[in-house]
Amino acid sequence: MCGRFSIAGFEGFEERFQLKIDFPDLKPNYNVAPSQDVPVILNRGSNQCAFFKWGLIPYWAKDPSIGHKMINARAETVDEKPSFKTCLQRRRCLIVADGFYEWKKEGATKRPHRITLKSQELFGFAGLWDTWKSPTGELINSCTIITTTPNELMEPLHNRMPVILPRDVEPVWLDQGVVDSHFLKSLLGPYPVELMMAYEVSPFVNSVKNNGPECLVAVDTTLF
DNA sequence: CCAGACGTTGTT
DNA sequence: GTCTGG
DNA sequence: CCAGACGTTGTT
DNA sequence: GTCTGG
Repeated sequence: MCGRFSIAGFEGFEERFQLKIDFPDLKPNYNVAPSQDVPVILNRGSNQCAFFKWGLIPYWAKDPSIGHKMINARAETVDEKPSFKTCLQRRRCLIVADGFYEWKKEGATKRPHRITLKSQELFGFAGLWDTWKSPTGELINSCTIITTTPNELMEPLHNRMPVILPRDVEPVWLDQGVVDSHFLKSLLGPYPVELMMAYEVSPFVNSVKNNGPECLVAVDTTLF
């Protein structure tokens, strides 16, 4: 699963994703939680980055609160579920991050860990998006992160992991001409373990009220 | 046909 | 909107 | 994901 | 326990 992530810096963002950011005051977010606006790159060739609410609200929803339950979509069934099926066909996106958090359960306790690329580069989660129209006519854009089975790095931490797309797959995922759901699903595997790293962090990150560089700091487990 | 759901993870 | 369950 | 609330009527 | 909010 993926219920919290980070985008601690936007340095190199435009070069990395070959687009312009029109937001002048981009602040680092060390503790990105569901319901917040997250940076997305859509399959609409807009050459722009947008910010969509994390927690997908299907366009047919009567109540936007459904989005609270839609923060992840299982890769295995994303082509079958009513909430995601048409999104897979037509509304795919990248959700940009530089790390994500998982809580490792040990009996009654949960210890947060941060997972990044070894290169510490920005990356894109495989995502889906939708636009919901409220009764008053207000449009709300939202998105969800696709999950898959864990690789060997993630296995000790959790039984699911978010799909990170290899860089060369990003243009394929964002190609509107691709509609073969079987092919699209084949892109949604675990990221190569040798390119990832993980470390334990402080429970500081547990509360969404805490949003600072402390979220990224490794806990020295040798003290225990 | 209509009504009602539409989700994931993890725990018991 | 679309699928499942009754 | 975790933290925190979980209620109503009526008054300021 | 379960839902909402962030």
